[in-house]
Amino acid sequence: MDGTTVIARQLPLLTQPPVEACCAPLQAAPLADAEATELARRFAALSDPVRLRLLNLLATAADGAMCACDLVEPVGKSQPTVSHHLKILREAGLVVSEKRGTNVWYAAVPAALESLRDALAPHP
Amino acid sequence: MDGTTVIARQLPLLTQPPVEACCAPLQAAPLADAEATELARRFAALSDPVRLRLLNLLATAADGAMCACDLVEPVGKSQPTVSHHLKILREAGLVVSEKRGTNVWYAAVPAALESLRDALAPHP
DNA sequence: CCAACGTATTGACACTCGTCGATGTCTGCG
DNA sequence: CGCAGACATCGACGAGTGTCAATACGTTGG
Repeated sequence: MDGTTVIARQLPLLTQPPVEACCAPLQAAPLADAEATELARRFAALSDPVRLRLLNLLATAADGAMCACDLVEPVGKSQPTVSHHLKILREAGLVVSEKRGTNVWYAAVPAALESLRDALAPHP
Repeated sequence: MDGTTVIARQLPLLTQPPVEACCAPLQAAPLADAEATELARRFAALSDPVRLRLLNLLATAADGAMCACDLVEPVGKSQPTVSHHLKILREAGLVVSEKRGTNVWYAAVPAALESLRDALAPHP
């Protein structure tokens, strides 16, 4: 937990995956049931304070990524709980992960946040 | 349920309340615990498909507002369930309501959506 | 004043979710 | 090989949530 940040600068950043928008802006066009369900699922990933803090830590990380071991202490939850929340963020496409030796590195996916931002965009 | 829309055009739109942002953008500055909890509470209001459809109906309403009686059938849930979701949206500041006779009119609050949008804004 | 209507509230139920301790899995090291 | 460390998964528990039928409340119209 001490030498991790040193290694980080020597490794490439995690590759960002493609992000597909699910719906038109809420204030623009009618929302179908399936679209509403999918959009609700994505917003649900943001509806927990621990997940927001994790996402915030990753999004503001100096190296663009952080070791899972360095995420446990800042949020003040147990290691299984943090692992659980990281899994939910990953399944929602909000973060990506990559195994490096015994550690796992996580990075935020800004395009995924931008996609949700678009859903809240005002009417043109 | 038939003459309601006719009356709507003859009445003023619901007044929009002031909206206060709770946090800096997720990707910009560190997020304190209290801020994370408040932001999570607001996103939780968007984490249900029925509420997203209600918000979508209100935000795209031709008159900028709709009678509660006209919101039940489109979402396909019981009247108490719709009333429950409208209450959650109202407590989250995403909609406002106003009683007109026996009916209650609801309108979306675009500024509240914009506030959440700001929280997802990219790093400058 | 009473009946009918629109909306909110209550109570109950099944289900999901956040949390943690215990355990499993995999990697690197001596 | 065997041990130690990092992370994920499992099992269990309490709290919260979405849903509806039944009911209460408030307003309008006859």
